[in-house]
Amino acid sequence: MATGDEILDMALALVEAEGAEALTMRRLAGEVGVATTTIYWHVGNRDDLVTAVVRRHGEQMARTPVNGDTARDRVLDVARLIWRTSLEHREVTRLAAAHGASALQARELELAMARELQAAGVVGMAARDAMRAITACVGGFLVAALRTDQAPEALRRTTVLADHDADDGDLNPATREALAEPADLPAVFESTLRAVVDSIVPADLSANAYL
Amino acid sequence: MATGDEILDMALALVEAEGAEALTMRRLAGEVGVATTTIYWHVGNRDDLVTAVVRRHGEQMARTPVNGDTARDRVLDVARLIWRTSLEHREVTRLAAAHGASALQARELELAMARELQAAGVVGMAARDAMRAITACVGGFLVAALRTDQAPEALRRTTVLADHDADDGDLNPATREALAEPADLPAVFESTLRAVVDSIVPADLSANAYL
DNA sequence: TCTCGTTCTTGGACAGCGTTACATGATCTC
DNA sequence: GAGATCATGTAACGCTGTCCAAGAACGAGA
Repeated sequence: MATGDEILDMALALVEAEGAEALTMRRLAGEVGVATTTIYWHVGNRDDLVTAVVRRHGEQMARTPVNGDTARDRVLDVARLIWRTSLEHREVTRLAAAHGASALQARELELAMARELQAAGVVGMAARDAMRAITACVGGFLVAALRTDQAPEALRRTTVLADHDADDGDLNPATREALAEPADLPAVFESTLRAVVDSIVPADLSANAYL
Repeated sequence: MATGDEILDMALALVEAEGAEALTMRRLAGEVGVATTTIYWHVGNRDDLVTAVVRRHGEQMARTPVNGDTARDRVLDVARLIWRTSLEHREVTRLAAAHGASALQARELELAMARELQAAGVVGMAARDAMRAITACVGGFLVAALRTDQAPEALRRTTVLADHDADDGDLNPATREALAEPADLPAVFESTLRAVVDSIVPADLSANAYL
């Protein structure tokens, strides 16, 4: 007797333990100790399965409290929270990204961001655009971070940009050398995030955010 | 007699015409009019195939000249160029993203960006970090844009954030309504890009960029 | 207790995928 | 013409998601 919840828990555990690619219908069925078709009966399609797994994980992700004194700081903190928890559960993040369900994974945290933006005085379409901007940046950095530890070496940015043909002779040697080494992605993320948030929630407004 | 170049051309055409998912070994072989194993002989693995296709397309992508009066404007323009051409060839972009080869797709344009940054006085590790920041943002917006026209409606951000349970009662009605409608992504991209580039190449420096 | 109907589970199949071992034909070289 | 290299084809292996028809468990009514 396997319930749908048990199957989803097992699927989530399987993904976290052995990677997004390990989540196949047969493999999951074997892990639960049941026939493949039972998964279909309880959960449905593979699309349904992945969607349910990502949603479940997204709800668990939102349990961390948000820190920060000003509303602007709290907006920043929610963004960092998405970044950090997505990296901590990178296999689920990878699964969600491959499935086009990143919005579902971060749903609760994005709603938290909407509330903080509102506290900072950003509402309506401005809030929507702000969230799109911030989440797009976070997502872009996540893709970059996850690619680094997954893609074969030949496809990494450091390799791709370093193996210079003749034509980039007009490139500064220091730059060329720097491009061959990986950046401190968390640091670049932090400063970029600040730039983006600054353009949306100016620092001088955040002082009286709760007025 | 099928050469490797012919196969790659056909693969590229197939992807652009029928989507990234249509690029299977058998399908491509049938399109070229040849047995599946011939693809392996000429191009190699499927990984090799996709890599070669993306690289070829990336080289074609870099033929558009860069516009702008100041070096800073030209940096902005290269970023827009990546954005625009990636959207125009969205199926190739999707293929590259799924394969983790986005860096390869944009290689030439990223090198162009490195040259423009150099003209703006940004070199070495600063240039590398600047490029990481800009490309991460462009990539994030691209992922968002491509997801919009591909993912099933139930996974779209508008749907995900709109179907509100009880718990978001403290959210402004105007905000909640705005979240249910798609943003003007190109416009949000443009303003976010400006914010990021401003934080790297200040506008007042760009005036004497070529000194 | 027997039976009926619903819920749940199963084994076996199908088509498609990437990939490979092996055999065959074509072409060029000595 | 013999042999080596290049180029292609046939057929299979193991994997994937998915579905169909048949069986097992189970709760309720007669």
